[in-house]
Amino acid sequence: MPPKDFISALEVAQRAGVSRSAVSRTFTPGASVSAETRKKVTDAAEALGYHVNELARGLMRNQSGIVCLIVSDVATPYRSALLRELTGKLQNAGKVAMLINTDRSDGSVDRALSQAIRYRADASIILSGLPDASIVRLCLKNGQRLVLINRDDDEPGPLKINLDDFEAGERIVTAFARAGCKSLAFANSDAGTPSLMGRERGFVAAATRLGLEVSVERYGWTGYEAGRVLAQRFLTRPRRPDAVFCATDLLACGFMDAARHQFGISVPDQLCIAGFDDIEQASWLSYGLTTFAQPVAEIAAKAVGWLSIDENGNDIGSPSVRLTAELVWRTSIRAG
Amino acid sequence: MPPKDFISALEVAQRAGVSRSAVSRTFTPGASVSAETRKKVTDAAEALGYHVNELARGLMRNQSGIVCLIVSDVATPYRSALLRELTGKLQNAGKVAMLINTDRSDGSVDRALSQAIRYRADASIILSGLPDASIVRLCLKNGQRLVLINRDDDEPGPLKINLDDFEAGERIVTAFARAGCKSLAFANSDAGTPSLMGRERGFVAAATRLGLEVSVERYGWTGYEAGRVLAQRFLTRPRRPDAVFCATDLLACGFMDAARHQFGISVPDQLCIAGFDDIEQASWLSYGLTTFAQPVAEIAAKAVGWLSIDENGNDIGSPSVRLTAELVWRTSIRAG
DNA sequence: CCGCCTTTTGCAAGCGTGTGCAAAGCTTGC
DNA sequence: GCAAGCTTTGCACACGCTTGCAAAAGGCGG
Repeated sequence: MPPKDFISALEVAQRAGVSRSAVSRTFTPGASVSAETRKKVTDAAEALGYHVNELARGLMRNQSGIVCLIVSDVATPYRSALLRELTGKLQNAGKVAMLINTDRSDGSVDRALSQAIRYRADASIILSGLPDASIVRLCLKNGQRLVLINRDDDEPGPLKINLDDFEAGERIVTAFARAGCKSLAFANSDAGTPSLMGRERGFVAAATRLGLEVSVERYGWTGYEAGRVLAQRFLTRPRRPDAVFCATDLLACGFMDAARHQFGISVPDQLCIAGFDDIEQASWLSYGLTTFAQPVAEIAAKAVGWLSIDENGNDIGSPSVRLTAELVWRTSIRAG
Repeated sequence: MPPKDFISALEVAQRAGVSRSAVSRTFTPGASVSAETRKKVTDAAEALGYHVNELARGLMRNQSGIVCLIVSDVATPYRSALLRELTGKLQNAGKVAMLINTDRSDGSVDRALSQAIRYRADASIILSGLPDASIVRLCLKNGQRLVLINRDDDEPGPLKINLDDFEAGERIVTAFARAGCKSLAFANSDAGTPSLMGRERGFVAAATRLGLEVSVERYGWTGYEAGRVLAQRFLTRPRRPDAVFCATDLLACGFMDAARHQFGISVPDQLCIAGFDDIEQASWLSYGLTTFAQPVAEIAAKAVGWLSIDENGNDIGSPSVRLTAELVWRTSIRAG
């Protein structure tokens, strides 16, 4: 198969009987073409099956319309939901999403960003991990926008989108207290990301402020299996907690399943559980998990919106957006 | 922010004191450069923060290293798992994934493919929907590889990866029969894709062959909510089925939850349930769903492998791969 | 009909890279 | 020491597109 068969603007121009620039202008929004030539061109293009070569266009303009999404654990419910929102909104904004998977190894994010540079991406949106400061500066120097979602970093330049994790941790304590819970637990992963730690700190702070017993366990990554292990740890203690806040819905599902099916504990009668993320499974009948909803649509809107503003503009500073996670009440916490 | 700051090969060449071609060759695998010049070049590149412009490279070679993944409902467990495998394997193969979201509207896939052409993608992998024959031909004519996963199409050219859906439908009938079930049900969505219909046909065929009562319902898309609705339909009948095969794990989860929590039916004692996909939730304690596993890793391997073979080769025909979905036994079907 | 202004058109110069070709440098065998 | 062979290097062109610039065309009032 000879990859020479692509139709170029020149061929369209010849068939349409116009100059090559006319073809170019026809496909460039805002360029000056008469209705008549435009029609001739589009007809010829249609007939020949012409498609603008974005590579060449990007080469000229020095930006490609590509936005890189840098993410690990794509198959996770929360991540994939965010991905859905981001890709959708990017498409609406006329951008195209390049998906780069990272693992937890060092330099993984840096390699992803370097790929973003090679493809002259307009922007990169980082959902997991944290890049090295030097490559961040390189991106910014080349006019590449950067968005960090749920990861804190002091490096100025990127847009930082975060939630009120600390306050959420505080709020769920009052919910537990109102349900009459006395012995609180926080089930965390030991990933140690700022958002997870923020929830933990807020939770512990509010609990001690109210004089409630509180203890913390951290284990593994934020998945279902880790939730089961954490349940094992908490529920085999001599004195069991009667309320547990899981840093993540996946942890909460694992925790709840272990509590019910391995320990025969009834939720919420003997144990109240709350999670964070509001993944789809949280609303399934088997769980009915009371949880904080990640405002994924809003996050995506902020991220994509920020890519469009001030397109040819000056330094716009280092903005930072803070969204609030609303508590969604279901049935895993007793009524007050 | 002036987007003019990108370092070009020329600048690297000047700093390294070599010709620009030397720089080019240094970053082109298999080109002839002495170790000495290579070192000079890489040092200079490192110091300057040079990154090859893949746009320009793609323009020359007329292929970009980009592979488009065309998919709807990314946030669905099975889809996102497949996506994880595909992106991972693509990266290992030195390709880069471009994610294009489609909706169910007409022409959505065609628009995606046209974008693939504009970016001179090496290949497109289609996970949902079916493209128009004319644009398929256009892709193929331009040397763009095409992979169709779980969608049947007679158009020659693309690689088609399918499962033994029909046989799976048959096999689960024998499992139900061995469990002593007499009245069989198939819960399908009315999406009507070939894979879903294949499972249905196999199921019905085997059931009637064994002289077992069998009935089919179709509703909505293949999601959790549809499963609940289908349960409603089947379980309010005067004569309830004692075994149901759901076309999808999500349907099965919804079905099982409704059966247990709304109808107080015990699974598997009063009702055996099986699903298809083996999403992560199928293994969760609350479900323990017996189901057919989509061989996602194998699917991705076949798809990506096919992109690499015969890179500069001739017409390779219209190959087709058929994989088998293994039945994963859990606890939603009674022991034989 | 002419001068003036606005819109449209064509020309040509790039954008950053890969690569064929020929010259130059180096190695090897006799 | 020299011819023959191989490796390395530089030159220059091509890839398909955008866009500034100037020429051409069209509109309009006097």
